[in-house]
Amino acid sequence: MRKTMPVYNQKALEEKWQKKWQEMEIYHYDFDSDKQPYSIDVPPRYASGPLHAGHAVHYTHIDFAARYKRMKGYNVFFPLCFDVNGIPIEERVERKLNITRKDIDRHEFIKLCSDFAEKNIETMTNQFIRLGESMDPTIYYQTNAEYYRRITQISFIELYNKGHIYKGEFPVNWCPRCITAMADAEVTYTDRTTKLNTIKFYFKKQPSEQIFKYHSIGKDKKGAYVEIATTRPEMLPSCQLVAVHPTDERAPWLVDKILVVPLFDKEVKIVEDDAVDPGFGSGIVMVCTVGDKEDLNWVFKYKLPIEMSIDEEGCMTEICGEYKGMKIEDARNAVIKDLKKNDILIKQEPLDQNVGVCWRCKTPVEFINAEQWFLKTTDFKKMVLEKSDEMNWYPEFMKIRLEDWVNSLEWDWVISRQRYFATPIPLWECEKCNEVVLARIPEDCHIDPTIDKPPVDKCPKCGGKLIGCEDVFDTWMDSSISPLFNTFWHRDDKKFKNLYPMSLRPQAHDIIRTWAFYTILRCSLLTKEKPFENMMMGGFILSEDGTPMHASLGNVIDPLKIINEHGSDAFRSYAASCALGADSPFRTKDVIRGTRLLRKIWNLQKFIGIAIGDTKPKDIRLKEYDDNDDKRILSEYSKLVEKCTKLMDKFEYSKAIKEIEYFLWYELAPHYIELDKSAIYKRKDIEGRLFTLYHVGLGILRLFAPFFPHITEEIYQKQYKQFEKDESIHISSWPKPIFYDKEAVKKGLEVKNYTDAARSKASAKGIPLNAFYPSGATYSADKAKIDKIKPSGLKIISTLNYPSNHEFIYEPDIQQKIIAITPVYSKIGPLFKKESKKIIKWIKENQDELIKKINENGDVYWSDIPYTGSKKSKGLINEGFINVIREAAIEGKDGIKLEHLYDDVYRSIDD
RNA sequence: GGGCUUAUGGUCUAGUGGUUAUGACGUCGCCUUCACACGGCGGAGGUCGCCGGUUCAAAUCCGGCUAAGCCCA
Repeated sequence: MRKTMPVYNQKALEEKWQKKWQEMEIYHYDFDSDKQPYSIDVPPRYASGPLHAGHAVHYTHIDFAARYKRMKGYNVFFPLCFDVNGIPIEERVERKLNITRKDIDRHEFIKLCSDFAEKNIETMTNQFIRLGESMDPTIYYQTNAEYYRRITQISFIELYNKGHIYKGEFPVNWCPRCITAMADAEVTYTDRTTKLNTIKFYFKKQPSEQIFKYHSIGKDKKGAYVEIATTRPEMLPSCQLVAVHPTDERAPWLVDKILVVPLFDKEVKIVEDDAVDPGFGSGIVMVCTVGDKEDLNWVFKYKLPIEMSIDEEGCMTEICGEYKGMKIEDARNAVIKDLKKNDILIKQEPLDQNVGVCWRCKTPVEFINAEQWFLKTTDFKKMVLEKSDEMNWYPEFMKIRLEDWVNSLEWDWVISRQRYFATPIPLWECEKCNEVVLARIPEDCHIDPTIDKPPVDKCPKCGGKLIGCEDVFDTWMDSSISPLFNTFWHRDDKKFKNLYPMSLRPQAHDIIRTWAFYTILRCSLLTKEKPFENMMMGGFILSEDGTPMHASLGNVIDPLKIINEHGSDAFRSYAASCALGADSPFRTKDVIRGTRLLRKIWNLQKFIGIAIGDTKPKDIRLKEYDDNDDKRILSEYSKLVEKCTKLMDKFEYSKAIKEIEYFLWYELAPHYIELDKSAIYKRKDIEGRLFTLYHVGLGILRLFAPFFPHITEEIYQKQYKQFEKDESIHISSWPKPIFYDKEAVKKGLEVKNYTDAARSKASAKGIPLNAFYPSGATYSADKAKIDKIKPSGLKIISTLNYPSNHEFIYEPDIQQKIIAITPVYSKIGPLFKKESKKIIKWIKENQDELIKKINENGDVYWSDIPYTGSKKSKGLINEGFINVIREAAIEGKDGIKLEHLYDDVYRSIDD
């Protein structure tokens, strides 16, 4: 027998393998291989900060998929990649240095952002390694690199040439802090409490006296007025209209009357509109250009002039008179002060409202009328829905979220941003006639029109001067072509055909409306084909207290801290327990449970290693082999492999690992190994056993490999590799079922039930399990049971520590007393429907009579039971309508000393 | 306000129509067993969120309500 494996040290073996795998280069995508590719469109991790435990779980799930597919024989394309454009990084840099981007030179600022991102990339690359992720650094990309940005630019130019891009003047969502336009998808909503101000709007002409009987209409020494409630009094200068609901009792008196906007002396008309909420405020609203989305709808409906009271930097404009130049908040306070001073403010009440804010800096979003570049989206709703239908969604219900989003779209996508750290928009415009000159494909891309010269000297139309576009792209313009970048679109046709559409898009469900939607839209427009075969939607990882993990909430968990303490494989065990698409709270105790599972794997494999020794067990002919316990465990193992493979194919990792774990901990370890132990130690008749141990041992190690790459590699290398050809377990093949014998499973189950029952009985009596148990024989009146366990007799004797002459005896004379008759609901129910209740009740209440009849005749019939009509039967026991519960009776058998009465040890056999 | 998801012992969780509801963590009791005491055996602990419906039969299907999460308005 050879030496055992060294002392278990998870931390040391993880470090060792993380280093070795990089040297071994086993995770590389092989461009020359004939194997079928499995390409994963990995979410390029955003480089604004290190990974938290939530990200770590997502990437670990993707790694499960990659490792599983690798073992299934695919050429796995699993790039290491980062997303490095956009506002969030700019915002972090601005905050860190306490500057705004306008304070320093444009290109100097870009450099600062780039340096900041590079540091995070370094940190995260190390985090990925420590997590045991098998990403391939040879197909690395980052979205701010020229090689990537040129694909972004090419894709834009192609869409432009197809006529899908236009420049338009349109009120857009605008963040006054970031000083940029943003798409609807970038606006998030937050609850806050603000003040609802009720203000007097005086009538221009004195109205009829009758009007004063209505609420919210009054008069004072300055004249008659209506009360209007608003949260944004600073918007008064852009007030265009006042509206009242058509069914409002005041409407007939108010419509078409003219009001004077307080402080600004502007005249506005009253209209009726059913979008007014009669229950809000006074039921009379002012419409401004543009305070919120509802205002915007009115702008279009009534063709209102777009007079903006707020400028791009969040300051009041010309039309605001003395408030001009003030910040929004300051202007609001000043206006309120002046309203109070003039006795125009009636009251102020607190109001809970839900405001749209910039998703990154949380500044309330304004609407700004500006020239922007748009990509048509509303024209392609149907196409996106069709493409989404062509893909498999896991879980399926996530598709509904995309569909709801697409169906609710009303605006095209604003793709231009007034920022610096992003991909430049590759075009020039004529100063005079606005003619657009695009960069040429491919020779100009990548270009920066703020630095580089246009392909022609002057405007081809009017000869005017060409000005480089200073706007840049929305970050999603970069990330939504990741499938095109990954598959060598516009660079290598052969590779593109081989890799596109990609096999898998894994992502989190919160960015379905952005990343998933934009990617499907753009890739489909450019290639006419869907970008992926499969969508795998991850859920959220919540903090231990159940709140979602967000840097801004300060509840993030550092995965490296967990790994340093418990190990990467243990962390991955937690990740595996998270069901796909479900929001799961992070629990340290689940990680600790993982460490226990790993130790169990280690110890069990150590035992197998000792048993096997230095020679590979010989193959046996299973069909002729007669050891039932070996055949059973091989059958159970084969069943496990089949089940797991199906679950892994559906990305159901939490279910798969549960199955493997159960098999290891509750079938293999306590039962099969315990039965075999003494034979192994005695090295007697062990060929079949070693064969079984070897195949099942290596097999479950492979099943565990995608989940626990480190410990499985260590064990593989230490005790299996000498007999196997594969250099690493991670490039060995996923197990296949090897044997199945239904009879063996049945018999084996009987043995398991017998030993389990005997062991728990001994334990209940306080007898240690290794103590001698002086039982002379096991008796049963059930021949079938004895026949099933007798072949395993020797193993049972040794594992339960019986005397070596313990016998298993069929004893028909043991008196078996029927103690109960139980109805089988699933049989009686469908047959008798409404009568079932009465019949079942009768069976329960007339046990003695039924038992008596069964003792006399061996069975009972429907004719013995009331309410059953004229149903015929061949016996209710015979046909399974009732079950008979028996108990062995000792009384009648004085002559035999019954040390182990089987039917007492284990009673309910479920065949 | 709308869409999607979820609600199961103290905590987390399995369970797509069949009556004794799964497992883990915790807790209590027993057992040092030659791979593993970071192990094993056992106990206690649940009106399966609430109300109604369908059905012979509902944790499970349907409707309503409540609460939470995500996304949107």
